[in-house]
Amino acid sequence: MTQPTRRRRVLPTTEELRVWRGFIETAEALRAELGARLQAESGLSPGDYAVLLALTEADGQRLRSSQLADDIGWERSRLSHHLGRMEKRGLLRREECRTDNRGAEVVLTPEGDAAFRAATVPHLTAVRELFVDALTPHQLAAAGEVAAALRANLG
Amino acid sequence: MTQPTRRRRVLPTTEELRVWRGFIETAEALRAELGARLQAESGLSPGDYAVLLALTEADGQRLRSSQLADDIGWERSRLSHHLGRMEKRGLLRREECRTDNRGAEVVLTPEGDAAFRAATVPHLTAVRELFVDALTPHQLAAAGEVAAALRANLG
DNA sequence: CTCCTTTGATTGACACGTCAATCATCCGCT
DNA sequence: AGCGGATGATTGACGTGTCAATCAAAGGAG
Repeated sequence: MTQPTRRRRVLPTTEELRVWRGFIETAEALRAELGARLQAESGLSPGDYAVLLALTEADGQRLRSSQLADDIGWERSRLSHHLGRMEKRGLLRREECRTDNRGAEVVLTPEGDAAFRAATVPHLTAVRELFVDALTPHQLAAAGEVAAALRANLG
Repeated sequence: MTQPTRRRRVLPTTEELRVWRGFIETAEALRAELGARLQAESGLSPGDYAVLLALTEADGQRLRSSQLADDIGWERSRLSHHLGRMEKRGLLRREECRTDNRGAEVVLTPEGDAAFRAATVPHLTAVRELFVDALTPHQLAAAGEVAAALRANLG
């Protein structure tokens, strides 16, 4: 006869859904709060920060556009749009590449360098306050494990 | 004398930053994958889904605009823009409110109802596959705890 | 009843993201 | 040399999100 549990594991239980929603909404709230603080403290968006970080660490503070995209895991189109906005604000410059006429090199300007320097410490402090300090060492380890398991499952 | 540990707890350690990045990037990847599957399977964005869910559960499948915004935790401006796009696609209709001439009522159309019905099971199945099934029961509980701790800390 | 503030909702401007199309250059192959 | 596909990068269209401005209707104080 048909068991009342025949659909077991097909759909999440109410409790599983509750955890799911809590997890994803919390992560989103965290991202938003970090972004808002970064913006307020330094005038940089999270995207700006990622770009400036990669450029700061690069040799000569310059990178080929596609290398930069790889470094921060963005699609080239997204990067191109973002670089346009950042260039307009004077945070970086785009130069033609001597070794490949198709290529573009992205160069950090002094303004971009200064903005990133000013942003770093407050940003890392916010990460500590909003994430690290909120968790016990045990919870922090668990968070790492959970993230690893989810990533492995994503393939 | 100045201790080498005088800055202890001011900035996160490398390991703490690694966990932080893993956590936030995994959550983002999860959100993106869920959204992509929802879009592919039903033609609905996560935003569409949230709006349709609230309307489906509402009395008479209709809600005041601001009540809808509260239900799903959106700013009214965001909702207004989104409703405009959904209305253009025939998923819902906006009517004037009889009891308050400023107000607007949002009404689910048959098309919107059908789209939501078609989306529900595949979406919940994806949540199970990408989140619930990726974690052991112990990890699932830990994820809930971690999210609760972070939320409490956000205030 | 007449102000005046509050409330419900929309709008416009702009930042951000994705997708598909475009375009020039590079490079391997004949 | 020259053809043709791969590569580097940009662009345009559009969905999405935030912020500030707008605007009409509602509602309380005098």
